[in-house]
Amino acid sequence: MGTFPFTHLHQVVVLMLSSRATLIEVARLAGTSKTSVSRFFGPERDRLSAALQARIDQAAKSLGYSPNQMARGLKGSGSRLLGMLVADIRNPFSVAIVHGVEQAARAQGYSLIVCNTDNDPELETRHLASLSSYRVEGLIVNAAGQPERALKAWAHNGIPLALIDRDVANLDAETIGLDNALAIDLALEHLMQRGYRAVLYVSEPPQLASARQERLQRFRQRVTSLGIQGETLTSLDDPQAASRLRGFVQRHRQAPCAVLCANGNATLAMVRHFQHQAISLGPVGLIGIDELEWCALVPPGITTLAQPTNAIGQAAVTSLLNQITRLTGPQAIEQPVQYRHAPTLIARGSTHRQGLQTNTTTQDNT
Amino acid sequence: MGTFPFTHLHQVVVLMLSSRATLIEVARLAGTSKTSVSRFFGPERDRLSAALQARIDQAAKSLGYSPNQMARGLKGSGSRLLGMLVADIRNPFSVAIVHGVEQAARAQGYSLIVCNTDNDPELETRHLASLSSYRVEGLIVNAAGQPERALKAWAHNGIPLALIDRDVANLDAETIGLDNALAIDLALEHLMQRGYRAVLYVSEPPQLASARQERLQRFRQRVTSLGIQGETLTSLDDPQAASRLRGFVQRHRQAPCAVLCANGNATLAMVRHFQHQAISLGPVGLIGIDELEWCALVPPGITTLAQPTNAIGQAAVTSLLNQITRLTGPQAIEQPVQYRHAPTLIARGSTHRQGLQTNTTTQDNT
DNA sequence: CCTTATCATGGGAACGTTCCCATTCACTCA
DNA sequence: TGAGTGAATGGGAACGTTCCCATGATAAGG
Repeated sequence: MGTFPFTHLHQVVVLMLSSRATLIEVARLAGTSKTSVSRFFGPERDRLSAALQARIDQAAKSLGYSPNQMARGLKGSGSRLLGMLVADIRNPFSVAIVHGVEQAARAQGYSLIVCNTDNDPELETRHLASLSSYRVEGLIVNAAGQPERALKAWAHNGIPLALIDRDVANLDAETIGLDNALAIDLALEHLMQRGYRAVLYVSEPPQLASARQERLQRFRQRVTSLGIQGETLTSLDDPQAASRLRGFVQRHRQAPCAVLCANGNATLAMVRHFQHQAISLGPVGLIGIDELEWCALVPPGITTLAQPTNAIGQAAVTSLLNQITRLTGPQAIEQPVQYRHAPTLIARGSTHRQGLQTNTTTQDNT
Repeated sequence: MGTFPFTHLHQVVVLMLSSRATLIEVARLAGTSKTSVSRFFGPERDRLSAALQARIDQAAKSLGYSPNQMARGLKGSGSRLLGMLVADIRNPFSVAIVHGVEQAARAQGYSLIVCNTDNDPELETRHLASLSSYRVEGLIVNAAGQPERALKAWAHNGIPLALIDRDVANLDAETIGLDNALAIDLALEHLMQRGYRAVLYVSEPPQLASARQERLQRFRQRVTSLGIQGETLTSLDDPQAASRLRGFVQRHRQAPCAVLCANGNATLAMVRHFQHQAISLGPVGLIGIDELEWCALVPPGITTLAQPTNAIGQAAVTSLLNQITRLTGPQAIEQPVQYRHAPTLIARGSTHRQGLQTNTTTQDNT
């Protein structure tokens, strides 16, 4: 200290210019070494005597010090950053997942960088590069669109990866999402119970997304085993979809029929078509996977299967953290990860053949 | 090189273990110095001869090198990171803003860390600390809820700040958002034109949010100057709101009346009440600020004033970047920032007194 | 032909941490 | 009493960059 007569002045200036205080400055003010201050802010705080802890605490507070994560990430311990790739951030389902992921990540002391790819593969590549350059310790991908070629390169980096809702061919990453088979089963069971005997299954093109394939396949399977009259429509493009719907309804004038939508987009499209073609909801049934804010508002209410988005997000983070500790060393206990999650049925008027207006909401979302 | 006989082997091992390649390794492989490689990846690439550029490019590619932002951020130039605080990420309006911000940030070479506070002040504080520790170069706040005390401390750090949609008292930060006065004017003008003569203004409590205050104040002002019969309701709490609505409609049996909702939440609540009380949309008018996905779906369609969310997000980023360059040095040219943004009217059946089913959509969203 | 400017390149000291090693000092135990 | 132990602390070398300052060349000017 004696060799540095302006120490105090220097600190004041630093404070005023608000160029953030450093570990060394805190150490100087507390009359100790940087090592001790570093320990104070890390997991080894207990190794310090109570007196020293108090001194450091006070010095840090008075300087407004907070550790620089950039520097932290550089030396040794990771960046404490998780990355997430989302195909369309304006899709409410994606947002709900992001919300779950963020909560779980925070609970584990991680921050999250969310990147929206807007279904653009080139943007996806750019985001991946950016995330990689920030040295995120893990990546969660919820890309409902294109096939991810860039992800393979990523996986080769050895950075933990968790996929939500879709597999990527030749990639041994963990996939977390809805229990698609169960969802279809629940939907069909509900429709049967309500007396519908013919079902039109509506989905976006299934080629690119494994979840869509699983749902479609299960539908085909069950339809035959349950003896339902099943039809499938795997495109939402307007002219075709509209006429298919019209034909389906016409054909089943005599027997009660219903539409089963594979996801929120399909539900949205179908509700529009019902309205344009003046088909009444209820007499012709409608049930959709994904619960959306407006489903209760469109009379007589749309029956849905809600995905447990928080649980899914949580599971993705857990999976990532397991992989991270697995890298560090196998001593840590792994949290169990649930890969297939059960949906919740929310029954409303759209699957009530008498066309009741009441919402028999069995809501139970966590 | 001669003193390091295992150089090549070392690199291979590094590559295999996928512990990321460094600047130095690239330099070694390209037979040059770290300075040159650094230049290659920075803004001084032109200073290198074509031959050297080619060699570095090849070496970097073959090692799969990408610069470590952590290290970059540590020395000199900033983190290239922007932070964003969102009060409720599941609010579609917030998401739309995030989307705009993210696009604009990316266009300027910045990445975005989005933090969801879930309207929890303590969480907000924690997020703020975390963002600060990552040394974000600027912060965008879209907190529709509590007053932000923690922000003042933040502002004292001298880190650029941009507020979306609400002022914070005693904080000289820039506020960006809707032109509230214009929005109210457009809404009232539309209602007048459609023949409504009494208007109930519905808003969440305005105490905490400056935007709500501005809208409410403008409504009161215009209502007297236009000679409309105006009433206001500043709570969405169910029993009270329901009876206020009932009373309002009853009272104006004779003259055509309408409800004006101050934001998406208010619109949602009012649509629910209309449905429960079997009030027909159209005969009793309904117009809301904020365009939501389902507004076209609820028959006969809800008339809204859409906020230009992309433009607002963009403006927030521009404002931040201006502040950042202002700190660096006043040589850079500032981009102009628009603080008040005009909404777009989307007219639908809910403001058609004859109760048409057609959606006279004047959509024009960018 | 010697100075001086310009260009292409490289060396080395930061940046703010963490973490592996000391070092000191007070005990305990034979 | 002297070795051994353990707890509390500090010194210094990384980590992967950037950036200031050399260092040689080559070119131009007198």
